[in-house]
Amino acid sequence: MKLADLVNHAANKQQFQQLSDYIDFCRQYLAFVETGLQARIVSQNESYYQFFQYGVEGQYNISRPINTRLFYTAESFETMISHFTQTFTDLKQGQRVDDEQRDRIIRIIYTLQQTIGAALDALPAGKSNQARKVNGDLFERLIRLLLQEMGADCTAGVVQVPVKDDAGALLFHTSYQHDLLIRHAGDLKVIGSVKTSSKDRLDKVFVDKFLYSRLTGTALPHIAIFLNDVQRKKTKQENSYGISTTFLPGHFRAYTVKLNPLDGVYYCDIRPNMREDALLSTHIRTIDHLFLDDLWELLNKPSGD
DNA sequence: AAGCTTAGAAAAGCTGGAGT
DNA sequence: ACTCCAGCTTTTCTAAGCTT
Repeated sequence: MKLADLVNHAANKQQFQQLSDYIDFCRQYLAFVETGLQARIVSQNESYYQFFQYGVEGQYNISRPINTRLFYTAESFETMISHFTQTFTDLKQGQRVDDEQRDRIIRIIYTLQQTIGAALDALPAGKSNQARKVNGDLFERLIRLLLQEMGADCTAGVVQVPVKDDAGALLFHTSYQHDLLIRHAGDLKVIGSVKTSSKDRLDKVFVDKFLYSRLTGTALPHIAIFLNDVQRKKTKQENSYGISTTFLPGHFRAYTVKLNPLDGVYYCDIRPNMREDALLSTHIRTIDHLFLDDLWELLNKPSGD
């Protein structure tokens, strides 16, 4: 497929309805990358990140940073994707999975999403915000599809939260739109936020949880799912690029300690400080933990306390 | 102590969708 | 049709840290 076709495909959300749509597109894009790039630019500060540079048909645009430790090549994607679907089947049957399978879950999700993001980076300059919007929406959808694949009842939508006075009388409802609502046996069990990067929007997840419990008098698990936390940054020299992060560790610690800890924060491309820092590492983990360890626990928590 | 580099935080910037 | 909220990357500003 030519670059223009890939870009048009990625920009059209209708094209991504089921998991197989994501897989098909990923396959096409990876095939293109094999031979179709103008250059691969190595990040100056963390060299396992690369930026893809498109040729003239992509206005010589430079993509978002791609973590080469996570991003599959066309060849490895083919073998891994079949293992991946098998892993999901195993999971549903309650079988244990090993570290290799965990690693694969992280890398497949990363590759599926970053092929879309990188393709959208070939859009002409004036449409970069369209790329951001579409990329974010498609990531939300991908995560929901994967959770549904696991058998979870999840949707995006609006939650009506009752606001009561001190005596407990209903004053009014206020509505919140959430990326991810997971139900179990008809009851809402988890509210989730799904974003490609945390930026300053992580604060809102803490506040959402705080307000929810304040308004309803009940605790409902709130989780956050992120693809990565890196962005391109310009360096002093022309045509030289590095990466920088958007995660605010100070805010995270403060909200965790003084407001309320979240019930799960998951990354595909986790940052070193999230593994090393004592406080961060107890709250932030890679995304395989959501599917393999935490999902059923969250769903089976008794609600209302 | 001045000068440079890096990390951290805030602001900018525009699109798309839901609701009224 | 218009407003508001949500989407998210790049740019810009500020603080901290390191070197000579």
